[in-house]
Amino acid sequence: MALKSIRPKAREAIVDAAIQLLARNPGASMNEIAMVAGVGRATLYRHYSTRDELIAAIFEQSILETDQAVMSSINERMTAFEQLDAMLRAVIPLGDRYHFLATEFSTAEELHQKYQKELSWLADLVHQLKLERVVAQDVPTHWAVAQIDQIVWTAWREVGEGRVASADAPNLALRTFTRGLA
Amino acid sequence: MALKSIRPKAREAIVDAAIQLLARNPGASMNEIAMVAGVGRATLYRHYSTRDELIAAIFEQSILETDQAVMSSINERMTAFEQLDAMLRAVIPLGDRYHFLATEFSTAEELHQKYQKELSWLADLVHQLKLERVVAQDVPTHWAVAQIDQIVWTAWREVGEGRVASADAPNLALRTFTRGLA
DNA sequence: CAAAAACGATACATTAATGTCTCACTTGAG
DNA sequence: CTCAAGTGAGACATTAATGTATCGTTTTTG
Repeated sequence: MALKSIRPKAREAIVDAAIQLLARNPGASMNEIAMVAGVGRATLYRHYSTRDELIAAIFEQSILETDQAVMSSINERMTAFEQLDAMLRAVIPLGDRYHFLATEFSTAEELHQKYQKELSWLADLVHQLKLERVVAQDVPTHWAVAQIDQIVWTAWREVGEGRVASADAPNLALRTFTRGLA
Repeated sequence: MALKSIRPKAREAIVDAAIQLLARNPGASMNEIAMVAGVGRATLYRHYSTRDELIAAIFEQSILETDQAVMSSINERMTAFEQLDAMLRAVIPLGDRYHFLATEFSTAEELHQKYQKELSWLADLVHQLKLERVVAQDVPTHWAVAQIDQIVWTAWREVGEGRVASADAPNLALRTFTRGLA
C-alpha cells in the first residue's frame, strides 16, 4: 500500500479520534478510540496510560487550540463586536474541541482553573459588548455566555450534519446572537 | 419516623430520579438511580428489568409530559408567537425531561418516531412563526428548531443553578429567541 | 387479623471495560 | 546492515456495572 502513511505521530491521531468520539458520546471506550485512531489498543495505552490521562490531554489541547485560534484572529484595535465575529468564525470549525470545554468533563483542579480562565475571558467580552450596546445591559452575563456556548456548538453540529453551509454558519450564529431569529 | 412517606408509588420515584440523573450524566448507574430514588436496587429491577427498558420508559414519559404540558397551555385561537410564549413557559420547568428528547438516547425505532413527531410539531410552529414574521424567512427551519431546543435547556439549567429566577427565565428565553441579546 | 404483594438487603453469575504484560514484527537512525 | 525504538495483536487480571435469585420483613388488601 503506497498510500499507507509512514507512521505519523500516533499521539495526534489518538487525540483527534478521541475528541471526535467523546464530543458526541462521552462514554466511548478506549477500544473505539483506538480503532478510530487507526492504532492498536496497546499503543494507545503506551501514550496515555489511563483514560483520565487521555481526557486530561484532550482537555488541555482543546483549550490550547481554541485559545490559539481565537487569539490569532483578534487584536486590540477591534471593537468587542468585531472580536465576537472573529471569535465565532475561528471557533465554530473547532466545535468538537470547544464542546469539551463547555461540558465540564474532568474534575481535576488544574484543568478546571484553565477552563474558568476561558470562561472569564468570555465574560469580559460580554461585558464589553454591553458597553458597546451590542448586548443589552439587563441581560445576565452568565446567560449571554451560555448562549455563545450553545450557539457555537449548535452551529458546529448543523454544519456537520450538512444542514448549514460552513460559510454561512458564522453569519447565522452572529446574527442569532445579536438580533435573534427575527 | 412520622414523616416517612408511606410507600408512594415507587415507579414515579424511580422515573423521576432517573430523569434527573441521566439528564445530567448519561452514564449514571442503576445503583445511583436506585439510591436517589430512595429505593433498593432490587426493587428498581422489579419495575424495569433492564436498563434499556427504564430508559425507554423515561423517554416515553418525557414525551408524554412535555406534550401534555404544551397542549394544555395552548389553543387554536393563539397566534404562533403566543403559542411559542406559552410553550416556553410550560416546557422550561420540565427542562430535564425535555433534554431527553433533544439528546437522542435510545435508538429504538418506535421511540424515535414519537420523537420525530414532536420535532415536526416544532418545525410546524417555526413555519407559522415565519408567516407571522416573528422568524425571518431566510432562517433555516432546522436552525430555529435547534435554537429552541438549546434555549429551553439553557434556561432550565440556569434556573437550576440559581443564576436566573424561574419567573424571569421564560421571558429571557423568548426575548433571546426573537430579538437576540441586543 | 391473615394472606398476598411489594420491599430491602444481600449474594451471585455475567458481561464489558480498564489496565498490564509479552512477543513477534516493522520502521527509522546510525 | 544492524540495532533500538515503536507498534500490533492478543492473553490476562481487575474492576465495575448489569441482571438474577433468595430470604426475611413490611405494607397493603380483603
